[in-house]
Amino acid sequence: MGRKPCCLKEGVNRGAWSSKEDQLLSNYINLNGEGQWRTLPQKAGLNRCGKSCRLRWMNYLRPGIKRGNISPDEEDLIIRLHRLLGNRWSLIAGRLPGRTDNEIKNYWNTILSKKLNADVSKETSDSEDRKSIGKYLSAGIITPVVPKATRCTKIFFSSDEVQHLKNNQCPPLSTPTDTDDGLTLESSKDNDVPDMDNALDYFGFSQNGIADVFENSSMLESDELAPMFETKFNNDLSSLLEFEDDWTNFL
DNA sequence: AAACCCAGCAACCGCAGCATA
DNA sequence: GTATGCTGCGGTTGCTGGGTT
Repeated sequence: MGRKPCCLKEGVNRGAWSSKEDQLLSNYINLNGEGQWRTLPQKAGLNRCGKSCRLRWMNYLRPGIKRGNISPDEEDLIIRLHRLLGNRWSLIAGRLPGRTDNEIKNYWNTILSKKLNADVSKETSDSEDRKSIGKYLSAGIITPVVPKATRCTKIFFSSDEVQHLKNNQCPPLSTPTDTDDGLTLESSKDNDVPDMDNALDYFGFSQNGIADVFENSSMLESDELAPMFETKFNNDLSSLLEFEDDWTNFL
């Protein structure tokens, strides 16, 4: 028996949302809160698929959504985070208050990828400077093997990598073996493992996004992080993101 | 003025992770 | 341990409006 489709496709409104539909959705969520997307359309009196309602709310109707006018600071952060995280749009969006993953994805695909491609073609005429590998990566000139994006809940450092990190050195490329008893860090509510929602948080990023990062660099300090990465990561966002070049140069 | 092109963006689709029975 | 349902994510599609021919 196959999985039930999220909605019957026949007779369900598709395409652009009308202002009346927006109003119905907003009113319902303001009264009853988010969630229960599958049953929400019926309860709200909408002839829409639940997924469509969720998308409309998340990307358009939700309070605090910023639309358009991406600032140079935001653009710079998007580029840097993309270099670190790849196409993890929701993670990137999580660092940009008011921005949605869909908007950032669209902005990247339509604006930034072209801009970066233009930069790279200028640079490639000069030299094959190894330091600009990050830009080549960002522009897609070099394509690393990136698995389909999934939620990052666990990081494994091989014992060799841990040793390098303790010495404030970038770890070498290595493939951990099954028997390697290195260090596994995973997302958990328990106290016996680092409390982080994803890998990026482990590196001390603020959940509150770009504004706090720029205005309060001290929040980049991390109790769990300090013993291992103290000199490299205890400064501020810019130094952390500068350091990312060292990592990409190992690719 | 009409036809065409294209960039930007909203929305859709399929898949994977997680929770729960 | 397995099946099922819900939710969230990223890739992709297709509509729309502005610019060009």
